[in-house]
Amino acid sequence: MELDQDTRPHVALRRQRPLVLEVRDELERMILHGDIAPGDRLNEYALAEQLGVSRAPVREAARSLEREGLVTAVANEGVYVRKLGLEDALQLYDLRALMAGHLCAVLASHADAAIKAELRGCVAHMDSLIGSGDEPGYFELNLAFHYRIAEAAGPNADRARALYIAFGKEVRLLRRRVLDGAASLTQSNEEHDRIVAAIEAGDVEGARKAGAWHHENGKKRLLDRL
Amino acid sequence: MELDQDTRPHVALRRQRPLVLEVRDELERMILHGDIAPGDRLNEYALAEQLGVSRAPVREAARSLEREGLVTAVANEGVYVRKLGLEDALQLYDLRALMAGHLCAVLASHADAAIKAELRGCVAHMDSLIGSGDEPGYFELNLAFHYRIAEAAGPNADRARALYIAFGKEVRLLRRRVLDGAASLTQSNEEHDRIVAAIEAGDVEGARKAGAWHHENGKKRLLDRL
DNA sequence: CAACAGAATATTGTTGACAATTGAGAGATG
DNA sequence: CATCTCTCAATTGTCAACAATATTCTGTTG
Repeated sequence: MELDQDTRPHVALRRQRPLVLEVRDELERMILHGDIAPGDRLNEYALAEQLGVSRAPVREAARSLEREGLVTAVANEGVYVRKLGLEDALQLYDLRALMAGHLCAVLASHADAAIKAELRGCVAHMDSLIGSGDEPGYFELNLAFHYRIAEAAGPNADRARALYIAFGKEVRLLRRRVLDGAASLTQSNEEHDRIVAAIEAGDVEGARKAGAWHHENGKKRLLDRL
Repeated sequence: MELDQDTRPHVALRRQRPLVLEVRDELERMILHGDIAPGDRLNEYALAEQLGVSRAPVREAARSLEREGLVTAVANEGVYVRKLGLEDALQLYDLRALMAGHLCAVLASHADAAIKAELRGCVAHMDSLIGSGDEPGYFELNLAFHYRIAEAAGPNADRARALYIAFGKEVRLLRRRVLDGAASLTQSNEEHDRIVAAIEAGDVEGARKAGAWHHENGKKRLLDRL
């Protein structure tokens, strides 16, 4: 009946998704990608013009990002990309480890055979990637592995999962790019193995501990480089 | 030079605090106080008129509340006061317990004599309130006790503290008002004692466990009443 | 009478304009 | 020459109007 979806009056209006969400995602991408550096102010007018929208969506998106911890707003002055100090990063590592442990625990409490096998296969696959020296492949699968755990924890942990993901984004605001430096891949995957073993055994507290421990090592590695 | 600060054109403009923060706090109060019931839609126009402001601040405030979990926004439809199901409440209890444990652990790792004495005094005072049968007084001091722990955990836990407080607000959205039903005051204060004892001893993991356990009992009590 | 189509209404999405505040630079003054 | 004040430009805060979408009501049709 209508093929003219692209001929609407306003260029940016052919999406059904609210503009504010588009802007939010784009701003988040810009911040995480480094297009806007930590400490910089977000100029509403400039951003609005750059994105081809009005200032209101930009303001709302900023408000949204504020609650996420990516920016901080100062009255009558503007919103700034959050500058993450070392202390902040350490806090985030702690909380992220806490969430990871919780997700592992929840999953361990109701994991079925399918997810157990999938995770087990993941670990085996990562082992083979280590053997072939494929570091990038390892990191990618490592990410997918943890994301899969978070996902498989199910709807009863979606809040924890959201926080886990948000903390992961936020920690990237740390100025120093010493994050995720290559630890011992072998050791890392041994920790994965311990996580999966606890999940397979239905050992809730063991899974929590293993998951948290694995993530706390990121913090330790960061501290070692100071 | 000017004493006419109160004769400005717009009635609501004589505050230096951004209007959006005022609106945000007022909306939060309304929601938490029950003036707007869970599941209700927030009518931007009506709220704006009621608060004597324009719709823009209301929209921004809603966006802010969304990230806090008090409301959920649906595209082209509006924002609704979040309706908390039992599963959501249980999740919140878990996460809140996790945060409480973390706060206790952090405090235990660097508590000085002053805060130890203060908390110890708190517990003793609550004991005396139990003895005199002053339940309201107990609940009030109980709240202050936990808030004091969160505060004393210091700046290295301010993120965890913020989450702890936010979860506390959010859980109040639960429809059924079975929250904080009177458990055994004696048992509750015994748990307080265990928390303080671990903090006094500098037992980080013990404090975490005691703090988490105490909060998990709220969840258990909720489940018992079904 | 049930069900569907269409107009009327209510509400959200977005915009551009105006008011108020902040910050910077020019000019005066010690 | 340093410093202070005043003015001006840049930016945020707020608003009211318009556009688009969802919802409700009504009349028609089977």
